Amino acid sequence: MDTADVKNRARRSSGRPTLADVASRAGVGTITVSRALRDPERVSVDLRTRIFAAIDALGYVLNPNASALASARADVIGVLVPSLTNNVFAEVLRGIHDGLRDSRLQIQFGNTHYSEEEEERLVRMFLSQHPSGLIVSGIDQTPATRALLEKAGCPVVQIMEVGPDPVDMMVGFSHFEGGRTVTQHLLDAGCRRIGFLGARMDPRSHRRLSGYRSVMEAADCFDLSLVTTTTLPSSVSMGGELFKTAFAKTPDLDALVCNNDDLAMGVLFACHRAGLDVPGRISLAGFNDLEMMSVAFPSITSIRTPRFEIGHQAIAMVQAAMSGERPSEPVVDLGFELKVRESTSRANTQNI
Amino acid sequence: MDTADVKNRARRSSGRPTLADVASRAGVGTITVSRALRDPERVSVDLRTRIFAAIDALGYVLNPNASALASARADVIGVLVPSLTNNVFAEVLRGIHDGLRDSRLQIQFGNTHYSEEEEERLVRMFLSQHPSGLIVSGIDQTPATRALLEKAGCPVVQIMEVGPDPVDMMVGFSHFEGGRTVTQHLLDAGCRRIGFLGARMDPRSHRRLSGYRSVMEAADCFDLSLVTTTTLPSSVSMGGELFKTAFAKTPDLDALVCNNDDLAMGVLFACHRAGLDVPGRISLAGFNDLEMMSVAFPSITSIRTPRFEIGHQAIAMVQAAMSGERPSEPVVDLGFELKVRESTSRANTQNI
DNA sequence: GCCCAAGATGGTAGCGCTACCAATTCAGAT
DNA sequence: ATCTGAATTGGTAGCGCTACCATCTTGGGC
Repeated sequence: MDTADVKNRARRSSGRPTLADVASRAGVGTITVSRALRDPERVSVDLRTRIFAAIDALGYVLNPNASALASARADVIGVLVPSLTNNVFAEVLRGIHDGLRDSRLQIQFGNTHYSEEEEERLVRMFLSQHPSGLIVSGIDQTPATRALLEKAGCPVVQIMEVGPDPVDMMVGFSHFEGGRTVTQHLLDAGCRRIGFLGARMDPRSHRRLSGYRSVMEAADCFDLSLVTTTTLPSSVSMGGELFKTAFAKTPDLDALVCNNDDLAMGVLFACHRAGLDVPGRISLAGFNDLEMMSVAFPSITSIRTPRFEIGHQAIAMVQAAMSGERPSEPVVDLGFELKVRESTSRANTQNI
Repeated sequence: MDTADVKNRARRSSGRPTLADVASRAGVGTITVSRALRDPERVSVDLRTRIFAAIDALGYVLNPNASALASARADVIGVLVPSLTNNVFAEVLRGIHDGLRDSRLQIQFGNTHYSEEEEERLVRMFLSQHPSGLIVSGIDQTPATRALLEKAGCPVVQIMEVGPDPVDMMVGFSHFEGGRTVTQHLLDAGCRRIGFLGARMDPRSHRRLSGYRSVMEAADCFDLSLVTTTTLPSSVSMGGELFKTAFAKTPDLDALVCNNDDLAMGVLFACHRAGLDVPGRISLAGFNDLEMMSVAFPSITSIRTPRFEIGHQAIAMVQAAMSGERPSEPVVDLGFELKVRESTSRANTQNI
C-alpha cells in the first residue's frame, strides 16, 4: 500500500517523521493526532494513549512552521526591549521566561536600542509571523508603530509604564510617581539642595525627572542647575562623571537623586574617592533597586521596581487574552516601593 | 466585488497580500518574486524593479512560516544561554544582535537556567524549526544533546569556552588559563594566603578554580581551606557572605580570587564594612571585568573576557558556514586580558 | 547557419500541518 | 421507535512559499 506513497514522498521530505506517520502508526486520522497535541481533552483517553505511544516510538516532533502556516498563528510571543546592557530588562525577560514554563510558546526577542525606527522595523518583522502575542516596552511608539500594533490581531502588552491610552493592555508603574517619591523622601530627610543625575534620558527617565521637578518646585527648592543629564548611555562610570559635573556646578549639593542605580553606584565610588562622606556630606538615592544596592557600603536607598513581576504579569495577560479572557482592567499598575537605606539616613543630614 | 474570488479565498486567507498578489501585479511568475527576494542577483534588473515596486505598493511582507515550511529552513538562529541575570550573557547577546545587523536572520533565544536537561529540551525544540544555525553555551552538553547537535544539519557554535572536541565550531577562551593568570598575578604581587571564592560552580567556574589550584600548588601555597564555594547563584550579596565564611576559616587571608566580579564587589563592600583595607589588608581580584570594576574604589583587578566579541564572532562563523565557507580552524580562542588595578597594587602587600 | 552552454523565467507539486466540514456513535428526550 | 444534540473522529482542501524541473531566450564557437 505504500509503494506509491514512498515514491511520492522521497522527493522533498525532511526525513523526519510527520503527523501522518504518527497517525498511521496509531491507526487514526492525522487530524486526531493534531488534536491530541493541541487540545488533548478533545480526544478520548484510549486514542490519546495510542497516539502518544506512537509519538514516543517515532520520536516525533511537531513542525512549528507547518503548524504556523496552516493555522495562521505561530506559537511565538515577540518581545521588544530597548536594551540588554541594562540589567532591568534582563530581569523583565527572566520574568517572561518564568511565566512561560510548561507552555509551548516561544519567545522571539528583539532589541530596539532605544530607537523608535528600529522598533517599528522589528514590529513589522514580528507581525509577519503572526505571533500569538506581542510585548513592547514603553508607551512612546511612533504613530506608525501604534497603528501596526492596533491591527496586530493578537494580544499586545505595553510594559514598564502605565498610561491613559493602551494599545491593548499595559503593565508597569508610574515613573513620575517614582521620581516624586524618592525626591520627597530626601526632602523629608532634611535635604534641600537635591541634585538630579540622569543618563540616556529616554522617555521614562524624563518622567522620573518630571516627578523630581514637581516635588522640588512644590517645596520651593527647584533650581535648574541642580539637574545634570546626558543622552549618553547609563553606566557606573557615567555616574562618576555626572557627579563631577554636578559637584562643580553646585558644590552646595546635599543630596543626589540618580535616574538609576548604575549612576548611584558611580556616585558612591566617586564620593569615596573624593573623601566625601555618604550620607554625612551627601545623601544618595538610586532607582530600580538592583541587588547590590542593599549590600553596598553604605547601602543605597532606591526605588524597588517590579521588573520580574512585570514580565510575569505581561505573559499572564497575553495568555489570558489568548484564551479569550479580556481583563477587567487593561492597565495594571504594579507600583514600586521606596527602600530606605543608609545612604539617606536622616541622622546625618544636619551638617549642611 | 468579485463574488467567485471572495467565495474561494475568504475562507482561510489571512487577508494580507501574498507572493502571488505581488507576482500578478508585477506581471511575473511567483517564483521570480521569490527569487527577487532571496537572491536578487538572479533576476534581471528590469523585473527586479517592477517586483520591488509591486511589493512597496502592496505593502507585501514575506510570510516566514510558509518560507520555512517550503524550504525546510527557517531564517532563525537559536541561541541558548544558561542565565540572563548574569550580565555576561547579556553582553554576548548584544554581540550576537550586533553581528546580525542588515541580515534577515532572527534570534530565537532560550534560557537553560544552567540545567543540562533544560538545554536538551530546548535544543530539541529549536531543531524542530530547522534553524539556520545554533549557538550554545559551554562545552558540557549531555551525550544526548551532543548527538542532537551533531546531526542538526545546520552550523553549530559552542561559545564561551574552547576545548579539544567541537561539535562543529567553537569560540571562547580558556577559563583554566584565566584562573591561572589572575592567581599568578596575586602570587607575583607577594600574596601567599590567596583564597578562592566561587558561586554557582558551573563547569566554567570549576575550570577557573582548577587554574587557581594548579598555580597555587606549583607555588606550594595550596590549602583546601582557602577555597570557599557554593552552588547557589552568584550575586553581590553572596560575595559578602562567602567572604565572611572564608575570613572566619582562614583569618590570615591576604588575597581573594573571585570567580566573578559580582562576588568581588560583594567582598569589597564587606571589607569596607569590616574596616579591612583593600588592598592594604587584603588584595582582591574578580573575573570578567564588568564595567564597574574600573571605577570602583579601589578599582578592582579583573580578567577582561571578550563577551561581546564572542557573540559577534559566533554569528560571523554561523553566517560564513551558511554560505558554505568552512573555517580553516573550527576552534577560535579569543583569549582574555588581565586588568591590573588598585585592588592588587603590590605596594600594599608587605604587611602580612 | 547550426549547435550547445549559460542565463533568465515560469509551471507545478509539494512542504506538514490545521480549518472546515461531514460522518458516526451514543445517550437522553420525546 | 424516533429524534436531537453532544462527543468523537476523519477526509480533504488549502495555508504561502520554494524545490525541481522545463522552457525559452541569447550569444558565441565551430
